Amino acid sequence: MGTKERKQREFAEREQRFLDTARELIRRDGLLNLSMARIAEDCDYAVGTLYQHFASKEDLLMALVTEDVRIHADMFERVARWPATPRDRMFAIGVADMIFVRRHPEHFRLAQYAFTEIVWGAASPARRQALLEANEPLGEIVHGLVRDAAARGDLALNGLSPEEVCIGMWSIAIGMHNLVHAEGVLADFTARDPYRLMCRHFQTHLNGLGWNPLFDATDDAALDALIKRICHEVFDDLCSQ
Amino acid sequence: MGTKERKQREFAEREQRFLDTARELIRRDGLLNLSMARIAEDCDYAVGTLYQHFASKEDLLMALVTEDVRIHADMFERVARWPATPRDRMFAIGVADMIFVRRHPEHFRLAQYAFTEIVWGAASPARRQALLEANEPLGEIVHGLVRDAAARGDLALNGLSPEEVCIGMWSIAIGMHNLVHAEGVLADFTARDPYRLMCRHFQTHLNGLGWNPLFDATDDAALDALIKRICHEVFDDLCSQ
DNA sequence: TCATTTTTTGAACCATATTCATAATTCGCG
DNA sequence: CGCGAATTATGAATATGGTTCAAAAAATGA
Repeated sequence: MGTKERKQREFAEREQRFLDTARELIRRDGLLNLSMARIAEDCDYAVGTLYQHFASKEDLLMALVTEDVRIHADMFERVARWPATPRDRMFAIGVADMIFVRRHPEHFRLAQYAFTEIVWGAASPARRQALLEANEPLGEIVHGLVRDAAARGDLALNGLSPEEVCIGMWSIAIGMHNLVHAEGVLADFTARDPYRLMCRHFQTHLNGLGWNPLFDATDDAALDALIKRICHEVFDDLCSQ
Repeated sequence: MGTKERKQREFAEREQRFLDTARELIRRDGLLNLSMARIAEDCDYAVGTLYQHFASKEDLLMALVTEDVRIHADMFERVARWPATPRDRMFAIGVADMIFVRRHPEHFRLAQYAFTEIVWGAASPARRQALLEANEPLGEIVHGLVRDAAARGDLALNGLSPEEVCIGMWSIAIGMHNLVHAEGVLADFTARDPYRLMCRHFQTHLNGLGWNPLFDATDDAALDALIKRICHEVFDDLCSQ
């Protein structure tokens, strides 16, 4: 009796189709113009059918963000498995972020919107839960890196929990995404790639924490070499440049 | 002929009334439930009159954010005038941020929403312009601190522009605001005040930049003393605790 | 005082998210 | 197969709330 399974699979496939179509519409016409009717129409289904999958428009958006976060988490998993010092792996987390955002330019906008009071409040509890759960491994992996470093004696926690240590780097990454995406704010401060600058600040911050081995953040060539090495050894298939 | 002036003043007063009422409604019922009709009704005006002041709802929200940013900028001005080392003044910028957010708990949510593609795209160019202009002094002051430090030899730029140096700290602040406001994400990582942690990471980052005189970020007592001193010397009237 | 201009008004309009009664389809079983 | 029950899909109708604009009211000034 594979009927049940088949129906479930078809249902999941249709949901994926809705999500893919929504993504395409956002890419083409912007988040601003996304309409539920249009998604349904483009998939040749009635709006009511769309609502069998998503409790609301916010629900659908949150599902999109969750998809992205899972991909993001996969990248972090790779970093966790990469055989290198905790410091280099922590830096690789920053590089992962940089690559992820390049490959998913719409993600940050969407995520920013999703965590807005308005959208968060209007999504279904189940989706919220799913998003938080998808996020969990991200934190878990990074915290693990800090614990590894502390265990090896590379890093003194100095009274902070591993989570508290991470929050500094986490802020740098999220803050940079904000700045990059806030229209007109970053303006022309940075001729060079802002994410490369983020990587440099990452190193600066790790040095400030006294995380060994220290890295000369002012050595542009060394920084570029390390980034390139990480691209090659960890994200070979994802780095076009 | 003071008639013209009087009318202008009354128009400005009414606009302020609309803004204050909107703020109150947001505080009470949340951004989610803010409606233009309700704002007008609470001020005993017709919706059409409200639209004489604001081209759209987004326009009004952007005006609210701009008001907040001006207050924020005033705090930064105080820091700029504070007679202390550039390093301490740079740190005081972080403290200003902390105090500002405590006093304007709704601001960050609003600002986050305002810089969202959706809202930014739907506001009138004039309001966007005003918001960017209100933001300008913030950047200007912070960049000035970096230039001062570089001029005194406290800080080596190492090939970065003052703006690029600032972006690290700026990211930390904005990222922390994001984390604090993203429902459920920060969870229970930090028993202590997250903004105090931000201050600590600020010092860590400044140390990482090699910004003299270095500060022992692990010395909790010294950190609290410095924060208290800044509250006292710079923001005496704004610090209740 | 009254014609003209400016301002205010709020009902009508419009765009979309969401619902739900009805229709179509699928399922289980004799 | 056939048929009644259960499930699923449909899309017109509803609900909400931002926005407009023709008409009314108020202000101006000669």
